[in-house]
Amino acid sequence: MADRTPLELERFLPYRLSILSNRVSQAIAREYQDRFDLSMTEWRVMAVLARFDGDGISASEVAGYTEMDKVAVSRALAGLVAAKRVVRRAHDGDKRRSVLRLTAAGWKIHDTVAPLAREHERTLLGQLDADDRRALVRILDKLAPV
Amino acid sequence: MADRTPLELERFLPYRLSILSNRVSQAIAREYQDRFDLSMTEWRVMAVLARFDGDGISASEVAGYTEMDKVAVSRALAGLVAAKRVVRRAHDGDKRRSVLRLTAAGWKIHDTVAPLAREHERTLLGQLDADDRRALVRILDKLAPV
DNA sequence: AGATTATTGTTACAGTTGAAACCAGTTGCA
DNA sequence: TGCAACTGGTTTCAACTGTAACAATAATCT
Repeated sequence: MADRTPLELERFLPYRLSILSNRVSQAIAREYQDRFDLSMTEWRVMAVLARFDGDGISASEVAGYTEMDKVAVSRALAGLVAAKRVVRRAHDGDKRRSVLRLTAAGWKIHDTVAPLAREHERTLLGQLDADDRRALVRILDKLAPV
Repeated sequence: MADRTPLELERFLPYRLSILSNRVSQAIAREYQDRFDLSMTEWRVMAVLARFDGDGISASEVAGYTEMDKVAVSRALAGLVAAKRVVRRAHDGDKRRSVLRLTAAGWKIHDTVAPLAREHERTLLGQLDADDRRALVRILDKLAPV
């Protein structure tokens, strides 16, 4: 006999994960969009540029750090450069590469958005007790190791 | 002084959640696509139709159960009806409503895909020990209650 | 050196998505 | 009854996304 045990979507883990992730991302993305005219991908690029600011990094390094593909990175960078939040210099020694850095305006956005991002995370974690917070990190480490 | 504590994307929870959810969904979606020419949204609609098969349900009820918006449901249904996996009857008494049911072909797909979905879930949970499995469900209940 | 292969980044195209406008039908209520 | 507000569902438009093709440069190999 055929298996017609109904699949209860609302208890199905991959489904619940995607609902949760979408809700969280949507909420954050909308805020960044409205307040800073900044897409999620642009923000991720900025966060990486801020973090690896040293000598400036290339687009493909950004792609590596963000798990975004190079097309997405290229487009996000085009937007950020147009908005003068990022400058693109040529790499001396390798003319294919660009060397990317936040501008002062870029840093200003970053310094506003980064605490906001942390605040979002705190709000999320605030709904869990200490045990579950630790468990969540452990679970993510196992299911999606970095 | 400005807050330039770098945001470590790979430890940032909303980011990690979206990475995990995307990986899981992508893997499943690709399989459904390749083997059954079925999109994720179409599958979700089918799962709901299977579960609430009684007298047939309407598109907006499907939207309610799946947390998808009505446009997405409308499009998924158009595909499913075109593929003869779902039939659309008129509701007697309310001409706006449609009454949706899986066809025999629809049920056949369902009966193949449902166990596959469960298998995906088992694989995911198989990476966790019993404690973490329970914790994950608890966490989802708190962060994204149904 | 010269030919082949790999890498960086952009562009083009097609498919997907979400928001808003829209149409048809129904409900509420003066 | 008649009109306004609402609901179910589709269409439209613009933005976004992924894949593949591409140009330019660099590295490899003989």
